[in-house]
Order: sequence, then structure tokens, then C-alpha cells
Amino acid sequence: MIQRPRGTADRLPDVAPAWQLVTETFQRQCELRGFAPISTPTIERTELFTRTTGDATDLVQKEMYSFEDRGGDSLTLRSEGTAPVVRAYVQNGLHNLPQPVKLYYVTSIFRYDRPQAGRYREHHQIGAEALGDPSPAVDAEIIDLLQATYKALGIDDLRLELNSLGDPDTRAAYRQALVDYFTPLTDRLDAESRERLKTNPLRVLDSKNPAVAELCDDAPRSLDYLGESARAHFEQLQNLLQALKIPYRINHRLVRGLDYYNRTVFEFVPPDAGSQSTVGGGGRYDYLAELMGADHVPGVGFGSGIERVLLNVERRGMTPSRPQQTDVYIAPLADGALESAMQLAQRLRFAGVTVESGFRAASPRSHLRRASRAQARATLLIGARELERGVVALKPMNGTAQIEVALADVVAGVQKVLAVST
RNA sequence: GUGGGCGUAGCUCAAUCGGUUAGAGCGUCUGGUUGUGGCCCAGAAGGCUGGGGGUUCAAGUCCCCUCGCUCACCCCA
Repeated sequence: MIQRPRGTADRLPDVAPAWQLVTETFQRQCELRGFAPISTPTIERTELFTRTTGDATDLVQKEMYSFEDRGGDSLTLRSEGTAPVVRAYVQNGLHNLPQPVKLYYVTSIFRYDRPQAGRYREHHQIGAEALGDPSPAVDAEIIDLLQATYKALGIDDLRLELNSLGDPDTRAAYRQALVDYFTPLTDRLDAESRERLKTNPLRVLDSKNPAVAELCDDAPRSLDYLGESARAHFEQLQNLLQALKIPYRINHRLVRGLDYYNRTVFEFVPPDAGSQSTVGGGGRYDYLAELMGADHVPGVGFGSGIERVLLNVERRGMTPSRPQQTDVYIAPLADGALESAMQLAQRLRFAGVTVESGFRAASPRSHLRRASRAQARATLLIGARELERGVVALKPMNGTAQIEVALADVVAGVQKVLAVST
């Protein structure tokens, strides 16, 4: 049997209510803040990701689903949510709208990686981006949007971690400071960290190796290397978060895995953090547009994994389910009743009644069992006796006596029964 | 890419030291009433024991390979 690709999942009907809860809650919070929906293609030109995400990142080095199309172009399945939205903003001239342009999306993300708890090759993210405004107030609103979404979902115990990476002009100095600090300690770094020290020194701070982590505690901090304007930006953001009563913790080792971030970076992590546990994160990326050859466009945004959000919804003991919604089950008892059954279903649905119709003539027992299992509130039985006289048997499923209704009066009869039987 | 654990029916699991026809519960379908649901009862369908090779008189069980799932590392959401 052909099986689904590794790291992908079939989403069966029983989990649909939980998914809907997450996406609808997010949409609601977005609309409350004037964010509008956007969707971008599943495939993009490979350069969009390689040039913005960064060559030294794991995402680019080993996790992209890239392929050559028939015309010889290299395309890549969306590996990240932000760059495509920025691309769409630039390509469609959205800078002509009032700024900032506030956008949100619900989409799938593809990364070639070994699956494990909370990690998949295809996963789904809710995300938002605010483009065209450098103000820290926009950072605050972005964080507020994500925090409010979690809260509305009953998740109120995530820890918000915050840091500022500064701007490109001060990044070089900070980078050099890290190199200067770690180079004498090279023999105490693991192989991975040594490699990073050469390619992307900031990421040494990311290491979870306890020995390396210990060294990181005394490493130079990015906050000490911020320029005047970046420092003010970070302070202002913190003032706003405090005004909004959104608690946070500054994490000097938070650098995020993608190269395009500057200034604000943040992550939401659960209290009993395992390693695959970041539920959502994001930051500012004022220089991202230029990396793809466009004019300067400041921006800030986040992505949050729906699968991981759901892990936390479940962890909080909430498992949304949808009640069965069938109002009426139609039971054809004789072969000749099938047409009438489907016609009735059509009429009832036109009147807004939820109907399931049996697809073949069978015994009342068999049909009623099905009706029960569908949790129908009423069943219409159509057999030879009814056909002969132009009526149907209308049986409420709550034990009330069954009645006979003329075909012409079925819709009214059903509505009457549904109104009283709850 | 590296390492650990696990693969028996749709699901959750049995199967003695390697022993004869691989079982149960749930679920599904049918019947118990030739036109009346849920509960109950009966029956049926459903298995290449993940796949391949090996050891043995005999393999679900032991060995090797492989595939899949899973957990962890790396990294991310």
C-alpha cells in the first residue's frame, strides 16, 4: 500500500473541531486589530528563501524541499512564512496603502527534517506580519496579538522571552566580540559550536550543550552593543509591554534561527520546556526586503505552529469537540422510496434543515439504528404504505409518538418537531 | 544526518520454554421483530503477525537485513 510521506499527517474529522478552534480564534483576534488575511503560493523561487533566511542556517542548508520544474527553475515548498508575505507586499505595491499593512495567514510549512514529537515535515502555522512601520508600538501589537490568541485559547502559562539583536551596523561589532570571547575557549566548545563560531557566531549562543551554555552565561550580550536608536526602540517596546501587562523575560541567548531578524526577537515557550517546545516566535526584520532586491521595508511578525498550539490546548485539558449536527435522518424502506427520500432531503436542506438520507432500501430497524448513531433528532420513514397514500412517517427520536405527515407538509411538520424536541 | 525503543484485525491489546487452526474487548455489518432506534443477545466480516532472508522437525516468538512508527540529539514552529 502506498503510504503518506514521512513526517506528514492525515487530519481526520475528529480533530477538525480543535483545528477550527485555533484558526477561528486567531482570525477573530486578527480582525479585532485590523489585520487582513493574505495567502501566498505554496511554491516560491528558491532564492527567495536562500537569500533572506541565510546561507548558514540549517533551514537553508538541509531542510528545504527544493526541486527543478520543467522549465529549469529551482522552486521550493514554503519553508518559512515571512519572506513570501514580504515578497507579496513588494510585488503588489502594497506600500501604496496606509502603513503599516497588517496581514495574517494560516498556512502549511515544509521542512525536510527527522520527525519527532511536535515536529513534522509538513506543519501548519498561524502567522501575522505588519509591514511598513518601524515603530516599537507595532512590535508591541504583534506580540499582543499572539499573546491574546493564546489567552483566548485558554493557554496562559507560556513564557514570553525577549531580546534585541540590534541593527546591521552594530551587529558586526557584536559578532566580533563573540568571536573574541569564544576563540580562546575553542577547546571547550563542541564540534557544532566550533563550526558555528566560524559561520554564524550568534548561533553559538543557541547551543543546548550544558558545557557550552555555561560559557554563554558570561559571553558578551547583544543588548550591550545596541546603537542609540535600537536601544530606545527596545526600551520603548518594554514600556509598552508593561503598559499592556504582558509579562516577559529577557533572554540574552535568544537569537532565533533565521538571519533576517534585527532588533526585536521573541519566543513563547511552555513552562516545562522540552526541546521541541517553542510554540511561537518572531521578530523584526527591517532589512529583509532589501535582501530580496527591493527597497527598504520595515516589518515585524511572528509564526506559531498550530500543532504545537494544540499540544498546549490539550495540555490545559481542553479538547474541543463538535456535537453531531444531524437534524433529520430519512429512511427509505422500499426500493420505490429512494426518489422521494432524496427529494425530501433536498427540500428540507433548502429550508435549512440538516439531513442525512439513507442510500438504499432497508429494514426500519437498520435505518433507525443508523439514525440513532447519527444522533438524528427525528427520522422520516418512507415505505410502500406511505408511498401509496402520499405521506411519510415522522418519528421524533426522543420517544415522543410518531406521526404521519402529508408529503406537502413535511417541511413544516419537521420544523414543528425540531422546535419542541431538544 | 546520528542514537535508543517499538511493529500481531480499523482501534486497544493477548498468545506459557520456540509447539499444533494467532485470540479478546471496542468498532463495523447482519440477524434476534417479513415495518420501528438506543440496552441486551447471537452471528459474520476483518490478519502475508510491516517486508525479505536465515536458524530449526517446528518461528508471531530466536538471528540478520530492510521498511515504517516513535522518542531523543541537531534545529526549529
